Amino acid sequence: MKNPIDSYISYTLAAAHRAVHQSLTAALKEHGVQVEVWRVLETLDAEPSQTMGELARIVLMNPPTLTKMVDRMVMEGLVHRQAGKTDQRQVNLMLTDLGRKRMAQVRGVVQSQDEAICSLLGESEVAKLNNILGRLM
Amino acid sequence: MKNPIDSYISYTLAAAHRAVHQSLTAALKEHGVQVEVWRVLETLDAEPSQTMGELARIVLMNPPTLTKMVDRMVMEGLVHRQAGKTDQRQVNLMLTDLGRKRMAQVRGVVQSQDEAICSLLGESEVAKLNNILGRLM
DNA sequence: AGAAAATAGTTGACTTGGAAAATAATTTCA
DNA sequence: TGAAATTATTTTCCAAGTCAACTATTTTCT
Repeated sequence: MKNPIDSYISYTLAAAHRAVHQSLTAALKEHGVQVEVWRVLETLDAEPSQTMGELARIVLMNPPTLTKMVDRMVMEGLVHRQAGKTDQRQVNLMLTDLGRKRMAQVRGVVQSQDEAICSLLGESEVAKLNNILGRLM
Repeated sequence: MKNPIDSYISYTLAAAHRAVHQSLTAALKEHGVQVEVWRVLETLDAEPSQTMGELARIVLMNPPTLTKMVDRMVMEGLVHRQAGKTDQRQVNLMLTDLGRKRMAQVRGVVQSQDEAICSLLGESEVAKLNNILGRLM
């Protein structure tokens, strides 16, 4: 810490994000799952039949990128598409049994990284961090 | 805020990072400069003759990605490479006059986004945020 | 010394990401 | 109603990223 750029919040944020993202990526790689894939699995498990647009917003991806990732997930048999019931333009995604199974296998990995961070920072710092980050959006 | 995944720190961090990164990208786009390009310019201005490896670490990029971005920057006339003096394997990067000029043009853009964030959060929150983020690496 | 290992950076083959255009369905409103 | 505007998603085409292999140079070690 002594370059000019690390006094900028955007940089500190990018650096912390990179560190956390890389460590999560590495942990999930052993199970052959990408971080964003996990987000989709987890989101769909909690609320099935999410549309592509809403999902893209939640999992922090641009729509075209999500479309392509979902193509891959369909090929792997993790999810399947279904035309929207009331609005035919929409596409609803649902987990397959394999998708649910994969999610269950991998959830623990994400949780333990999260717990590691929590115990590193401490309960109150985590709350503070969440509060501050929330205000940046 | 009510999906299962936004209780994870990795997710909140990614979301905040995305928001800040996108807004900075948009602001810099008007000047035809990528966020990472700006980081290189700023870093080299403060300490010239940085090596590729060290620069990659600082600007948060993988070495092959940096090599290609620097190729582009050389084509645009922003920087030039020079073989390392003591260690011939190393490559030292230096700003050209145009590179310095370009940096001066865009620095204000980055600073004003940073100031906007600072005034949004307040002095003490910014300090707290930097402190917490620093502990994640 | 000099062969083997390590290090810095780049290259190449391949995959992924992004902006803008295209497609298809739904709304709006004259 | 039905033409024009809007919305949801995908496609296309090109730019950028990644992993692994490669080159060149320097270190290590016996």
